[in-house]
Amino acid sequence: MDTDKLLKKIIYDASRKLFKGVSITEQNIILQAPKLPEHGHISTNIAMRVSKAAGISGMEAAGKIIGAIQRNIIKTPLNAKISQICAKEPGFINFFFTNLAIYDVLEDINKKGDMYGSCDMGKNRKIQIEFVSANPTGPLSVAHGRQAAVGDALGNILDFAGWKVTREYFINDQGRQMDILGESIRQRYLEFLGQSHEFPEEGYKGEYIRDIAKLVMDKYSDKYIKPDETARSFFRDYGCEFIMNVIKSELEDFGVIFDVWTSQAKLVSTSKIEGALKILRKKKFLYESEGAVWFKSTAFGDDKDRVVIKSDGSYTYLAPDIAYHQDKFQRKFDKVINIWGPDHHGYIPRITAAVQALGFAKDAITVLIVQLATLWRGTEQVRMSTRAGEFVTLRQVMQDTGKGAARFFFLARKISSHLDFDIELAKKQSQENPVYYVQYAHARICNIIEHANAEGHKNTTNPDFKLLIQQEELDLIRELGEFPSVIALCAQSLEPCGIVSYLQSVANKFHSFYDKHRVVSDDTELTKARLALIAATKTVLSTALRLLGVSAPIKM
RNA sequence: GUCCCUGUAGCUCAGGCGGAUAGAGCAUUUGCCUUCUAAGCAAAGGGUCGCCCGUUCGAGUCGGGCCAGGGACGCCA
Repeated sequence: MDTDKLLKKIIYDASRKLFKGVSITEQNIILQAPKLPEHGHISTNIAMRVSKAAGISGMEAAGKIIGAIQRNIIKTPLNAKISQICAKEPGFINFFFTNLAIYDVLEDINKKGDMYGSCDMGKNRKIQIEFVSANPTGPLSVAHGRQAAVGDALGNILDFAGWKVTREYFINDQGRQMDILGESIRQRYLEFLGQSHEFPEEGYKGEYIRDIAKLVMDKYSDKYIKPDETARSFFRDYGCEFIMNVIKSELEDFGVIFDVWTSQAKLVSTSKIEGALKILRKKKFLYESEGAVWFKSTAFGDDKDRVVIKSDGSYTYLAPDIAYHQDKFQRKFDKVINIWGPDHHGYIPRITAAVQALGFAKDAITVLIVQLATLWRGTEQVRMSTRAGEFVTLRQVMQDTGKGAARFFFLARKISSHLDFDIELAKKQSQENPVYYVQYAHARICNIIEHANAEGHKNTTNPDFKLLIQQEELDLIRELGEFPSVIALCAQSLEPCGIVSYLQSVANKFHSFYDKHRVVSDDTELTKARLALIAATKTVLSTALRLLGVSAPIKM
């Protein structure tokens, strides 16, 4: 808020002038909302920070600073907004605002509408978020679901914070995993044709493999019965394409739309890998040893060097990945974010090393590790394994709980924390379920507005906010005023979960207000003001829910 | 063995860069619907912030050392 910025500057100027010998930066000055009402609406700790260097007590320093602030504030717009400034042990300076300052929030929301809360932090720079990127070897799991929810919400948040966002999926349509997939399908196919078969030890045992084999059989009969390379590559390609289509439709139904799908196979065919390795070789970051070619990732802090070309001449996974990252930066992204599962965390040093070796800045790439989601049905944990084909798919969870509840649950924890996802709970249409608490607030507001219209309160122009003087009203407005800083914090820390707790807080303030005061009454002016208040609340709720990808229902 | 994540109320978790009496939801107990949605509100109980040491006006927060749980450490992808 502008008030905060101005206040900070005044405090800064005042303390700079008073304590010339003490180094103070604007960063040092922290404005904070106190927990207790008697400590005012905002407080600063600056006096305690300078008191020691100045050789006086915190209270003494606070007294001096307050004097200076009061002299400076008179000629600013803040004068009308601050009712009292006082010092409290051991040296806090507390500011009390008049209600005038608070009503600015409502004006602001009214003016900006569903852009309220946005900012220009990104300055229109290009940012790419690569996420999910699951190998096409089966349907998406719950872990992918969390990554999808996080990546998509982060995309929304960064977009809202002024970045130009590209969402991208890297398709691993090559290599051993694909061979195993093709072979698994081929064996099931032979099984259908009544041939004795040996199902690969590491093969994918899920029922969906049989379904794919059945499709092939229905369509091509015994055309691919011979165990030759034609058959093998057919099953590989067919399986990959089939499963990618499954994944795409799952993501789409989950509300996640990717802008770009990049295929590893295509990357290889355009010889980007050789190109990238050539650069590394030229910069002397590649060397040969034991018949293999190694990337000198230790030059950038990795604990050991990594093989890029195996002794049999084929690439390790790192090689195409290096090429892919070079490709990203060639596409002129100012910043690249990769969202990975915890099983890849050991991979971070080598990919950031590669990015730096290619000549890009270290902080141009950020890898976020989204910790696993553990599924529960009540008190019973659901065990999963992709290979064995025993796992709950994202689609099943979506069908069980609904898209919105699933996304809300996935985003409710910090991405670095393990997440317990209780399907039974997310399914419940009851008060135990936190999604409904927030959505209910939104639906309630819509209902009141509808009711107000029916009662003939149609004219909503120029509401007089000064009529909003009840504690619950002021608390709610103050909460709405926090939205921009919540967004800024989430965008900066690349952590969507702040929005979830903020939503709960707004809903809580609204429900309290609702319970104590009637919006629609005989007092037309008060009704108008309160309608404006709940409309502003609705705007904030629906915007925040939109950023998370959760619906804001009109009726419940 | 090395590295990463986690440890806060009975349970699941919040706690921007250190700040005043540590918070929320659920669960438990108790109140509140003739008036806009009770999927709601209000109140109560519930804590050695894993343990120890340090840094300082002040530590759940920062540093060091332990303890416990989960995960990663391939010429797999």
